[in-house]
Amino acid sequence: MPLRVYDTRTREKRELSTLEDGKVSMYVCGITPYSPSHLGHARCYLSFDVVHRWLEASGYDVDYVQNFTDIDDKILDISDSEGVEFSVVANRNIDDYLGVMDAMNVLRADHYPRVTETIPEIIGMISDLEEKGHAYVGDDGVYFEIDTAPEKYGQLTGQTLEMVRAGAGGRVGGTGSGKRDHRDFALWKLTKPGEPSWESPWGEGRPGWHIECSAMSLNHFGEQFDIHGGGHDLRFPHHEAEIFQSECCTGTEPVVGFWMHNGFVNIDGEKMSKSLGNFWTIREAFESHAPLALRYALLSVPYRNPIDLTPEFLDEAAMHYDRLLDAYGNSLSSQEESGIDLSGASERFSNAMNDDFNTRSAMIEVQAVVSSAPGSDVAAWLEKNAGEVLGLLPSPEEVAANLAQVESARAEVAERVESLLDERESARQSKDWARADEIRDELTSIGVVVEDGPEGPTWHLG
RNA sequence: GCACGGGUGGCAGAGUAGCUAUGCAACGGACUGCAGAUCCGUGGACCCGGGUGCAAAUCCCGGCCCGUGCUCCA
Repeated sequence: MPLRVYDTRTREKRELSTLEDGKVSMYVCGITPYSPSHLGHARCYLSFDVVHRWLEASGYDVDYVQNFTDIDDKILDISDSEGVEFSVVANRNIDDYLGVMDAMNVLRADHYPRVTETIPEIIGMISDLEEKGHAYVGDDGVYFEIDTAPEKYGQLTGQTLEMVRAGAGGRVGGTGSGKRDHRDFALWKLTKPGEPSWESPWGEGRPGWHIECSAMSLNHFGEQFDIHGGGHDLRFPHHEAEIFQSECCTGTEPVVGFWMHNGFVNIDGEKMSKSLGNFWTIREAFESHAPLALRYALLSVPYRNPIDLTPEFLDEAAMHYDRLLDAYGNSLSSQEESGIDLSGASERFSNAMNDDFNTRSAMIEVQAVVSSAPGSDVAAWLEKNAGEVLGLLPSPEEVAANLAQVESARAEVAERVESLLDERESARQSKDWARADEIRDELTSIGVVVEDGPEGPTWHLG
């Protein structure tokens, strides 16, 4: 089954075709580092991490670019209030982002361009747009003029010029004072004294929000590239603005082969937002959930669907994750093959991933293998599919270290447990159930779970 | 208001025309002094109304409801 990818622009799943055989150029809109990363970021970059991993597992050479919008109004607000340079705020939050992504096994992109390091390219692109008559200078900045390319409107959202002209339900306001039309958008903002700014042909200023991605992708990939990803909310205006900028600048279309957008994160059925008080940063989530258990939860819904993170949903994911780790650990320490035919599971796993990266269906296959008998072949299967493709496994070294840690904790209490168990067995022999249960309660209180079986009792640390 | 996406068992969540989804929970059985774990098994769903088809959860039309977007947003 060939790999099919859903494209927001054409609203269909299509077989992936790339500009160059065997290679994929992929650009994903990165964060604006004005605050620590939240669960919405986790969902987005986890989704595209799986895209990245599956493309590579399928034999593609992937060139993955993700930007940092390291200059922006909110960053300036925060740096002002703290009395520090804007770069201090940006760097702090970029470090936080990379740290939490590493913890969740997100592979690094190949390049992380920053707006502040792309200024010459941005200015060059705006100059080209101005020369070609697509941009004009207003009194507070340079704007893209929508009416110079009306046919490009609504490619990702289906909205028409007239609809937005009508005024977005009366909620259009606060547009730049220099705009000719409220649908036009800023390419370059002239800055106020005291703000960070760069020299340009139009005066001291800084880039508008949309132009950076066009400049970076043009700079890195050229006039066209294969996949452009980002959150569902970025379709409009951000990604439609990119289409205007890139295609009007180069005259080549389409700039992007496949537009991919991930669905949003809800908390207990409500949109996650600071105002609702249900806003979780990733680090806050780590306090109650292991990073890879959180990864398990976030990948257990296909990337385009909204995901509702309820406590029950997260707990269920954590349980499955623990089972996966147990099964992997048992299989790793197994010297023999299970003898199970894993080819059906492999095929279904691949088919699921090839169907627009359906991680949900793929993980069902993982769950089936997890509940089968352990063996070295199972370990290899899990390592490849749950590990390399889905990124759900710690390294074999970490797993071995964890097993060793559990083993030593077990050894510490083993002598006492064994003697208590002996005592309990003799109580059970004489049908002194009260005494037997008393001993079991005592063991429970020191964290030992006793399980009676046909071969006598076994125990493990709860 | 307009656009896009969605409405599937107690819960989560796949599935785009015919064949058990799956997991958790529940229930029954085996095993057990009890509990737990394990194994076997069972029931239960396709928002509403029309249409097309031999056949519709799936395609078409209409309606209702929910989510998101509509110039800060992953």
